Amino acid sequence: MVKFSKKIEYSLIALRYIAGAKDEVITAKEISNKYNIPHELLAKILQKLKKENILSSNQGVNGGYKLSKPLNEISLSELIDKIEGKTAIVECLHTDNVSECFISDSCSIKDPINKMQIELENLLKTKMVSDFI
Amino acid sequence: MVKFSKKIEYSLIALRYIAGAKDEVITAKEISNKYNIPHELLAKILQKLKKENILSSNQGVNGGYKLSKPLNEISLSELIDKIEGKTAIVECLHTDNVSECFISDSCSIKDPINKMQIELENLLKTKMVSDFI
DNA sequence: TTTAAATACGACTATATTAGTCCAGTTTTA
DNA sequence: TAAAACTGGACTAATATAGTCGTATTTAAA
Repeated sequence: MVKFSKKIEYSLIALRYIAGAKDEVITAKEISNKYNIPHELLAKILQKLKKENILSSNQGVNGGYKLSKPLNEISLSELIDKIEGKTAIVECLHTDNVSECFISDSCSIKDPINKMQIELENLLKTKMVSDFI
Repeated sequence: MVKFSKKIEYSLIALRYIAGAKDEVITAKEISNKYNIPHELLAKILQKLKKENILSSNQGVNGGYKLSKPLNEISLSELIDKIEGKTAIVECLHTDNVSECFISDSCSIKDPINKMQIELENLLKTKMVSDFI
């Protein structure tokens, strides 16, 4: 329920590892070998991190990834949003289309849960990826 | 990823409703009708809440549920643990059996994630079910 | 200029979790 | 004794997560 997905775990492991390599580029294979992470899956994650401008990459032989910004500038909140897409802690908050919620106007808990969500997000915003090292 | 399950949502809705009824007992049916929650599912949840001593019940005609303690004595943390079972935000923290984790000793993020988990839990501990009303 | 090592991308499958259903009890009151 | 409620377990369905496969593209080096 309040749980990190493998994607987030693998992201943290990879980002930490890449950060430790300073300017060297690091391949997906190196990380997946070292930590027993399925290669194809990790590759997808790194590609996503690249698209989201957290990593930059070189293709071809001797290619690989490096950080495009320091880890203390990436919050856990940002990482989660970018890897998994923005999600709400309850579905009815996920969309403006309130009419889709068949509990709708009799729903009594939306506002307080919304506040809860904001507090959770704020906590995740204060945690930088660099804290996980 | 950081998201309440339907069980938690339904629990909050139900607890709120039951609390509003003061000393009257409330049936699962009444709540499921009012909020369009599947009856069998809600019934299960209320039974669980009873087993966990959050609700008490009377069987038979005119039976139903009532609170066995005030909502400001039930934290969100407690509710989640009791409804869903204690969970860890990453799997490797869930068990002492570290050997099952095939990343194991090369795993670099366990400690910091553990701290994160504690902070999340602390936040959930400060939120009482009564705050969701 | 060809080969090998790497990223890039999309479709697919498998597994796990969550949500919901069904059915057969038991208890209690009118 | 019938109806309204809780009790409990097994089952199915739906969704989300995790992981795989195949193919294309880029690039450095032999």
